[in-house]
Amino acid sequence: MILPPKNLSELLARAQQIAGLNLAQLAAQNEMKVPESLVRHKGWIGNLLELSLGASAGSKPEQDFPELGVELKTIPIDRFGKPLETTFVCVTPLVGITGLTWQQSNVRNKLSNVLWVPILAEKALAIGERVIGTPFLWHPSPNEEQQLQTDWEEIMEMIALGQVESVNAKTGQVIQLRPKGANSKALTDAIGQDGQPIKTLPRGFYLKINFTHQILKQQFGLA
DNA sequence: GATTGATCATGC
DNA sequence: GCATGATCAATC
Repeated sequence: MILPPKNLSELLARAQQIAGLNLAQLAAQNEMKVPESLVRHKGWIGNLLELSLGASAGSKPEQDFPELGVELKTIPIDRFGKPLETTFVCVTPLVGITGLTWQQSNVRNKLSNVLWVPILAEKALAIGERVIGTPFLWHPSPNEEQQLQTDWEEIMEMIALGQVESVNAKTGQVIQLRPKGANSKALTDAIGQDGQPIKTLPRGFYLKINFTHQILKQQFGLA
C-alpha cells in the first residue's frame, strides 16, 4: 500500500519516476496482473495509476488527492500525442439544478487542477506494452475556462428546461454530454418538456478530443 | 478514420 | 442507481 503524497512536489516526483515505464512494469511493481483486453477492464489503467501514485482508492465523489486539490487523469494517446478517446469528467446532475452555477459545478471543481498522465496506447500495442508518458499538472487558462463554462451553461440550461433528450454529443464545443450508465436500460430521474418528472439515461460530461489535444500540444510545445 | 451512443467492473 | 475508473463498437 502506497501512502498518499504529502505535498504537490512529492506527487509530481512520483509521477515522473514512473514515466517511461510500460504498463507491465508498473503492474509488476504493484503486484498486479495485466489483463489481455480492456473490454472487461475499462478502468484498469486508471486504477493502476491511482495505486502507483497513492491516490485514495474507492468511489468517493471527490478529487483523487483531496488534500492537494488535484485530480488524476490518464489519457490514451497515439505516437503523435493525439488523444485516442474523449475524457470522462463526471456524472451530470439532471434534477435539482435550479440556481446551480458554473462556479459551484462539479466539472469546474474536477478540472481546476488535473495531473494528466498520457499513455501511449495505440490499439496495436498489447496492454502491457503501452507506455507511460510524461505527466504534467494543468490548470485551465482563462480562455479554456471560458470555453468550458460556455458549454456547461448551454447544456445545463437545456437540462433545466426539460430538454435533456435534445442534448446529444454534438452539443457544445469542448464539452459533450453522453450516456454514462451500465447500459441503455439504466434509467434515472430528469425533467421532461413540460416540467414533469421523467426517466432517462444517466449522462456524463466528457472533454472532446480537440480540447485535450490542445492541452497536450501546449504542454509539449507542438502547438 | 472520427464520432456518438453503449457498455464493463467494482463497492456501496 | 450512483460514482469511481474509462474504452468499446456500431454508425456516420
